[in-house]
Amino acid sequence: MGLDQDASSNNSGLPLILGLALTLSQQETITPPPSNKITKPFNNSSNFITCSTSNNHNNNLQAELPSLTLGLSYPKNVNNNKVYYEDPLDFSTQTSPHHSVVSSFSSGRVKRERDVSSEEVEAIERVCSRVSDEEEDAVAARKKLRLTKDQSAMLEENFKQHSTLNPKQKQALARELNLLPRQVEVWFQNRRARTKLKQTEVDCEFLKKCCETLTDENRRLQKEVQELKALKLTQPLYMPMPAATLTMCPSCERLGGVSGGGASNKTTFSMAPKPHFYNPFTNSSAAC
DNA sequence: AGTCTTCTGAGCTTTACGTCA
DNA sequence: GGTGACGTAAAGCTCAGAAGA
Repeated sequence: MGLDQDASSNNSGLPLILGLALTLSQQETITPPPSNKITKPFNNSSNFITCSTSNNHNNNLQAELPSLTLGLSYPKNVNNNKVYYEDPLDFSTQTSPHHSVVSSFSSGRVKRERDVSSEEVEAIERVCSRVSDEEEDAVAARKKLRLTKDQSAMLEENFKQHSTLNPKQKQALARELNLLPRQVEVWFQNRRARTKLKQTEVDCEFLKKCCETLTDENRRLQKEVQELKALKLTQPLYMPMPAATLTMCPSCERLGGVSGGGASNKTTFSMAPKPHFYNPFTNSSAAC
């Protein structure tokens, strides 16, 4: 079996021209994808996140504290017992100044929030601690969207056909799934990213195996070289041999055929007619 | 019931590319 | 034709809620 065939038969679909001859160690060559580390924001108080600045949609808490207000979110789209909002990035659609509350729940704001000094945080918490029961309704409406099985299946089906969507397809799919185009878009973005991540992990495992196999093979070949050297010392290399000497692979010690009677009587030891490239996935000898 | 891990929806930033003045 | 500004899409990174172990 050829090298390329082996490569194409692996799950990663990578050709075997993967630089397998590199001598770097696994630790050096293969770095696993970054772990999905979870770092909690400095303040995960639900009261805190119900706060919003009155005039800053980015929830930039560097805004003057006195301008802080409490706000309710205004769901604009409800289906499947879940509450959706208009594209939070599209502030032109927001008629209520309090609508920014929705996006203030998002993690993306945390990065900026972390920059806020501790004094500001305390001040914010003091304000937010006065959140009334009304806000609890808003909190309840903050449930994370979970796509239904049907929606997921449909998205998967579409993703199989094409991993990217043009605006028309996005609109159509969103309409069909009763989702926002933005949600469809995000799903595809995440799907692409995670597919790639998974593929990277598969490739990583594949390369690890290659490395192990090559290390073993290298060890074996070096041993073979030692044996051949020892053989050379005990037997002169060009010693005349009988014409009917059997050819034997020094590695696997299999008989390669009878010379003399056939076509190959030029040498006493037959070698592979073509240059040999080692394939770590065929367990054959380097000389076979 | 509390903890940990995994999955996943979503936001933000960066990068690449096309268009236009 | 070269160039800078601008818009857009995708990739990449990250966070955090939900669910299951």
